Amino acid sequence: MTQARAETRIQRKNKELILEAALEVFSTYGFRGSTLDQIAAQAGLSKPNLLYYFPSKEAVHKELLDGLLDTWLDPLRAIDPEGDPTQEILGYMQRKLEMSRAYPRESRLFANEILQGAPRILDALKGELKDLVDAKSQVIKSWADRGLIADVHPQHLLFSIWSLTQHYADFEVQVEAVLGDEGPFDHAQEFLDHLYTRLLKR
Amino acid sequence: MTQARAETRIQRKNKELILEAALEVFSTYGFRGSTLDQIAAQAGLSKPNLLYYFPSKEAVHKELLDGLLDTWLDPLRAIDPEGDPTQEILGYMQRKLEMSRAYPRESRLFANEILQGAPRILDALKGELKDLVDAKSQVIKSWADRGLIADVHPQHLLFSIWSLTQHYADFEVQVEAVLGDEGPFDHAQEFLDHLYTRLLKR
DNA sequence: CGTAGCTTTGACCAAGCGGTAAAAAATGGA
DNA sequence: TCCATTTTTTACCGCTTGGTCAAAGCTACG
Repeated sequence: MTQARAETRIQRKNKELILEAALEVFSTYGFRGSTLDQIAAQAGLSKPNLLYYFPSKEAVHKELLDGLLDTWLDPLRAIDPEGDPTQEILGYMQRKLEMSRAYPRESRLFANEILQGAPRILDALKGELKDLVDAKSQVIKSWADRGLIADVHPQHLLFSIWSLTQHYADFEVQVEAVLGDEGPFDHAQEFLDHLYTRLLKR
Repeated sequence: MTQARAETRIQRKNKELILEAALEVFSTYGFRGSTLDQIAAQAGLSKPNLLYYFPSKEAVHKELLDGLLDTWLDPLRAIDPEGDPTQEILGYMQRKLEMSRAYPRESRLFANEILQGAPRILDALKGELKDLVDAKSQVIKSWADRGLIADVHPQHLLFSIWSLTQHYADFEVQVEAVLGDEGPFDHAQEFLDHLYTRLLKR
């Protein structure tokens, strides 16, 4: 039997340092465009030292993605079938927008992975994600059927929330180039509130 | 005086071949994640042969992006200040959606570039793109001021059209994973028509 | 047919890549 | 303080990268 030793302070600190650095680099350059030297430098470690904590570049990336998907889906899980339909959907959109504001790098890491064909996460998309979306789509459909909101295609409604909110993180450079660098999130919230209020009104 | 020689048939054919291959590769892996060997193989040429037609990897990428931005903005340019406001905006959205359907690789090439901080295209975003957006925003604002459409933030309206339409190209893998691979564009068109009709109605 | 100019190839290079091995250094508990 | 364990570093490996070069092969035109 191999006895799993407890994690050292140093281990915990350095693993955290590495994941933070890797998030910074992977979210900017994608998996293939990032190098271990870059990540190690960003973390203030040497490359062999980094590889002492993770067995490979792939392993670092995987650990980031695995941790991410769960957090990313939390706002969707929180939609309450018993709540007020319009408020539930608006609330979901607002939570997603807040995540784009607070965690733009995580959003871009995810976007990079999907853009490149989701090679390391496709199974989770077809499984975990699809199951959750199917369940919540049912909820939305039943709201529409009961006349509590307008009749909208549930999946495409969810797509719209994803794309509209994540756009402000993923395309941040473009948004700022066009707006001339005023913080766009306040107006975004206002615009999206207005949009979904109108879309869902019976 | 350097006399610019006319372009050979072979030159035209091979440059086209290379750009087509480069679009395929760059749009999937981003600039840093793509290799000249990959592109050359995709084009059916050897790497030195490719470098006979383009001076560097950078040059191939730049030529793709330069050609793209223009085409990409055409639908926005086509918005007619004299037309029916709702129809003009709906028409713009439909043209953009059609571009996502017909040219998903171009959309992903662009998305990759922006995601990575737009290092090779930022000037065009702050210049050409911003100028055009400013002009069209004025048009939209005047429509709203005259009460021809609902009062919406023009720039965020344009952002919404970009993100909602490009989502179906950029996140194609995810959309198909969730929907189970039925062609999503028909329902998308229906959903977006509905959304913008409601949003703009006075 | 000959040849000048265009095109393709194969051999090569220096730098960068992900990753390894082993020894040196630091740490911490008895 | 000692020493077993953990952590870091140095030196290195084989492979891939973007790019060069000179020679060979091909085309078109007089």
